[in-house]
Amino acid sequence: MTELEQYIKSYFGVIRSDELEIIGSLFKPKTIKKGGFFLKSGRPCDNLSFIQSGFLRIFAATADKEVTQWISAKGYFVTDLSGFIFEKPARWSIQALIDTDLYSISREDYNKIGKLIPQWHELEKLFIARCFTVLEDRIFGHLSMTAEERYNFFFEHNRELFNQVPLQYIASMLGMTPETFSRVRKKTIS
Amino acid sequence: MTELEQYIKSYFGVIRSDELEIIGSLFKPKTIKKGGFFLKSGRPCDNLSFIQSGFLRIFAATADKEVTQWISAKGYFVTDLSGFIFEKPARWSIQALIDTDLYSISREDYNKIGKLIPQWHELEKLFIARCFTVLEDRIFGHLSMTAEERYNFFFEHNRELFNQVPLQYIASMLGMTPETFSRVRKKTIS
DNA sequence: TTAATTTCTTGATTTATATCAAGAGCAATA
DNA sequence: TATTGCTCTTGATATAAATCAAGAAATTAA
Repeated sequence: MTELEQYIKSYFGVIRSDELEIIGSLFKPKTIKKGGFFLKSGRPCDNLSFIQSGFLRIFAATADKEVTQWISAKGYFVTDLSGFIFEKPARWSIQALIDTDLYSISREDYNKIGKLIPQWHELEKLFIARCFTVLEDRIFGHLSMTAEERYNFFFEHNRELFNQVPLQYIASMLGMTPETFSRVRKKTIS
Repeated sequence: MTELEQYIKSYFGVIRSDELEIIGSLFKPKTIKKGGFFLKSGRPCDNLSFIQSGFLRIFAATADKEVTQWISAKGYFVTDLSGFIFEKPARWSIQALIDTDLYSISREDYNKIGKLIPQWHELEKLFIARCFTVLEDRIFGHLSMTAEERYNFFFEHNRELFNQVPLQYIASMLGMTPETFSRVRKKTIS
């Protein structure tokens, strides 16, 4: 079983192995160079990708700065959900922080899965529901925690990220400036 | 067509009217008195409800205070998603801010819908995906806006709430203290 | 290896927001 | 109607975090 298939299985639950192979085969390898864009906001988002290696930064621009919404790493699925599912202009820009290897599936091929596997839409529903609860937790974090607490919580759960991507982006996705991030970090190191 | 059926149709898309009637009939009316609980965190959440009238406050307690995650009004579906779908202990407490009329469906009956209507899981997926994007927007708000901006944005989109529920809860769900809320409010009124 | 960028840190200062404390306005209750 | 709680407001003050500015450290490019 390929790594991609293993991840699909772990996210979407039990699927027959022959079906899993078919799903896996619909994903095509693709590389994005450091700094390259997986997606630009406003454009159509016609594919969903799985990160084999590397990091993608999901962000949007405001009047005065770029705000990082999330950083995706190996094992994550990445897309602009509303763009991919509802065929609306993408809400997010997505850029590679280092050379990044993906397995990518087009909307067209993705929709074949639902036709092929009867229970697919239900598994999808469950997957998105879990994503939903992750966002609920993030919101709760912003309602109930200080910048320092958010830093500590995120650090405990994502240590590996801290020496692999520019810290300013982590600062942004945690809702603080790079300066505040740096000061909080100094505290927790000593 | 009942109001409940209209809302189901608007959220879940086109469903045959005979099917819609069956779904509607699985929801049972239920009233929660002001201050009463729809759900307490840690308990099982065995039903999903639709608000016919009234307001429910979704919140959780931290060490030092209660944090309001959301306030649901007429036309909303309410549940603890992870409790209802994954049968885990509820993450949220949900309390009626005034006497509130619901149409409520048990998990058992809810699961019948999926058996009855082939495309139901797909419609559910799309519904939850839309909920997901709403949370994405909320997070982005916390990453990119000041308390005042969050107030103004929310006020523009939910004016009716401001004279119907205690403002302290709106303050909490926007991530600010009642005092800050009051000061921001004063500014925007004058 | 040096030069040029980019990223991170640090200090000084400002600003936004929280906290504390008191009182005012309302609504529920007796 | 008086009383008792809530809820909201307001002022004074404290604290967290942002901003501004400069330089150090680390990467990347030459």
